[in-house]
Amino acid sequence: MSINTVRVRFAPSPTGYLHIGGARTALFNWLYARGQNGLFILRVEDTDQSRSTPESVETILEGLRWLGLNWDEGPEVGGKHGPYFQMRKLERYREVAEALIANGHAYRCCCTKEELEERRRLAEKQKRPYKYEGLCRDKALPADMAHVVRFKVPQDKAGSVCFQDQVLGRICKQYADIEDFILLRNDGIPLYNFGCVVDDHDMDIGLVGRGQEHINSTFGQMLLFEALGWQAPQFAHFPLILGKDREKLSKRLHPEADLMQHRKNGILPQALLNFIVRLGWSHQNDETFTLKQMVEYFGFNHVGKTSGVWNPDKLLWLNQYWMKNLPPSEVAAALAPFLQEAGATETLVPAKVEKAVLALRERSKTLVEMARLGVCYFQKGVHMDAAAKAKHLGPESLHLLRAARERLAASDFSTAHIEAAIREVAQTWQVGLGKVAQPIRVAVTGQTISPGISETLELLGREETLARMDAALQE
RNA sequence: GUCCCCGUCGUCUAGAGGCCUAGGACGCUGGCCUUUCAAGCCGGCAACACGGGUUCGAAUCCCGUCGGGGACACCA
Repeated sequence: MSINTVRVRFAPSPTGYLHIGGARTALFNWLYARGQNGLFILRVEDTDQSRSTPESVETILEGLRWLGLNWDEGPEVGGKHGPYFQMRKLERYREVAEALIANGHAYRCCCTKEELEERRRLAEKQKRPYKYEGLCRDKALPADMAHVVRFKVPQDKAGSVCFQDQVLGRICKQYADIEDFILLRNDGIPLYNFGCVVDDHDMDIGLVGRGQEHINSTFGQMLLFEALGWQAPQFAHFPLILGKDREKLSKRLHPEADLMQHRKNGILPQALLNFIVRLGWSHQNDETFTLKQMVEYFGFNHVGKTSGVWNPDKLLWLNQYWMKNLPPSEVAAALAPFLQEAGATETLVPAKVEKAVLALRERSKTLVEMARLGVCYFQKGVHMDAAAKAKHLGPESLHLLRAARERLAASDFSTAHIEAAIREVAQTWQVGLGKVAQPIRVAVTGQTISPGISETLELLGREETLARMDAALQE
């Protein structure tokens, strides 16, 4: 591996499903890595013992796989910079913390959690900003007392830390506005701010791309890099994704925050990818991108600075766009499980499912809709909609249906011949095409809505079509 | 409240001082096409938050105001 290969990472914490914002962070990082011929590393930040679960890890990996975002190092694939689970390298964090204490950049803090909570409560009550103020900085600690390790922020009143953000530009914060933050909890487990810095260094990460909610913790991390004499990576902070209520998309308030919910809703991964890449990034006036194009065009210079609102209509539009533009075989493969769920009883022959996709993709926005519309082609018999029957299968149209049945029975059931047969019937009886087509449509699909009539009948096949028409004629 | 970031159509955005009487997309809407429903095609509505500068010239640069969001845990 060359020394200047860019290494970027996605570092989710496994405390639930993969959040849509996390998915976009992963995507941006992945695009950057692939575009630079770099490496994409997956790291699991599982130090929150009370909320992390193995199931969450699995869900997150599954989400990334669904999106097609493969990782070069991390869980399942390993790598030279592991372990890739933070809980598996606690000793390393302790060692770094001790080094910081030894060189005077950190200290063992004597304050108890209760004490601090009380101070916070009091400050709130008196309506003044709460500040930790380095309470225990220079106090000696009883040897057996449980303690946390805190970082010692430089005292220089006028001093400040800055970093050059790849999307936001130069950002600074005064030392006075940063508190002595905690590195290690009293059980020795590192906190995010610390584990993150140690790992980004250990894993030789060159660029950290994450959401803007992390801007403020970046200052503390910069301080840590300095104190440790390590070179800090570059940073890129991405705009947030907001819900319709303009608040940060949260798991609690916004169901659309769950990546896999979209899969259940019948959204194609390609559509989701396309949608989230355009939330905060643009390439001229382009709207649709294949993954390959995203890799080719992506860059932080065109990542926006302003938060974006989730727009379900556009997602649906993109989903239909990709249902129409991806290879039908690919869409068919994605559709099959939805047909199954919708109640298909026939064996799902790929070639036929593909035909169904071709026929239905112009009238459905999701795979769920497509399955609902298409399931009738994969069952025996028909679920007749009462209103449709009343409207189109009355006595005044039965003779047309009968005539069509006769004529169709003599057809070879190619699209062109079906079409010709129906036109012929309409002409013979001197009626509009609709008068003939609509009763047939209802007879064979049970609904007033379907693809073009010849396409529909061809999909259904001669045997099933005639059987359904006969059934309608019998009543 | 303190600190940080941001502010172009309802939404996502193009826009790097003159190419902007501000462009595209979704949505909404009028029409065409049409055997249903769609899809497609053509058209329409709709925005530079406000106030000061700088400049021959500002959506673009500076300052202020207002507005929005984020962070302020022994969560990440």
